[in-house]
Amino acid sequence: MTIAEVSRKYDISQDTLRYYERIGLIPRVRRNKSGIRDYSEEDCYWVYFSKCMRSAGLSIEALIEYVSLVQEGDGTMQERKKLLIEQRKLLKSRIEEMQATLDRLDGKIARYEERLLKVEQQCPVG
Amino acid sequence: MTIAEVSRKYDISQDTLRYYERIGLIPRVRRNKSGIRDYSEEDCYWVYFSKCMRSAGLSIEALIEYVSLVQEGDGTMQERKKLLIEQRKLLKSRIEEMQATLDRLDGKIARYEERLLKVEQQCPVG
DNA sequence: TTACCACCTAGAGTGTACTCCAAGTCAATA
DNA sequence: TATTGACTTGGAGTACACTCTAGGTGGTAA
Repeated sequence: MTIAEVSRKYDISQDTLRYYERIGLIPRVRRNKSGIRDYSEEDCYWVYFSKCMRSAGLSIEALIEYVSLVQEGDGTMQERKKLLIEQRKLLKSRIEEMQATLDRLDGKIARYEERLLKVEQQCPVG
Repeated sequence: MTIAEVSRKYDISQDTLRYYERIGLIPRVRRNKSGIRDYSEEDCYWVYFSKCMRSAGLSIEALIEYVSLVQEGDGTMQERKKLLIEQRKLLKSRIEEMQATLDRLDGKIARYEERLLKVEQQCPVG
């Protein structure tokens, strides 16, 4: 797969794909004889994984660390698992915090509903 | 309340508090005779509200808009409610997306658990 | 009355995460 | 064989959200 195809498929700009590879957020992609990136299925998986994790708010730093552990081989499995558990914990607490904010927002909206209803009752024609 | 107290109370730097006021993310705070900010209870509420909403990922742009509608008075209630509902929707879908990523992460962690268990069984001493 | 400290403002600087650019390569087409 | 277009690289530029700085004011304590 070319970079153009991957870019379209995952809606990530070519520049960002190259940038992610440059900083190690995804492993280095194989080039063909003329130096052009040829994304394998696994490369695509990495692109997708990084996209998900990044948009969920995982730090670039942690993801780079994870990629490099994977590349070091099976000896790092324990460490990788630990890293993922740590990130999972962070993500979970972010979600909980956001859920609490959502609830506040719901409360606020409900209060607007009430107040607007009152205004309506006072001026039934307006 | 002085800016130092508010800064401590909500764990937001004084610079950021001044910045938020400057860009209209919170309404202008009253100054005393010598020009020093004196945060009222309501100001503190705004600081807290902005902090919550910002850390949940609401855009600065939307929050500035909300603040300015509140300052325009009761005539904007309908519009404010609409804005909050819109932001609520965005927040909800972000939470759902993050929840999906959390689930993926759980699956990944579970697979590491399995693989590590297998390795252990193969080398029960190691 | 001078030293100090917390505060003020406007504007410049910074870090992160991209995003763009210049100069060049390669394969395919006119 | 000349042009086109998608790609390459390294490095420069940008946007956002702060964060810091310089120069100044006002109130308090030695």
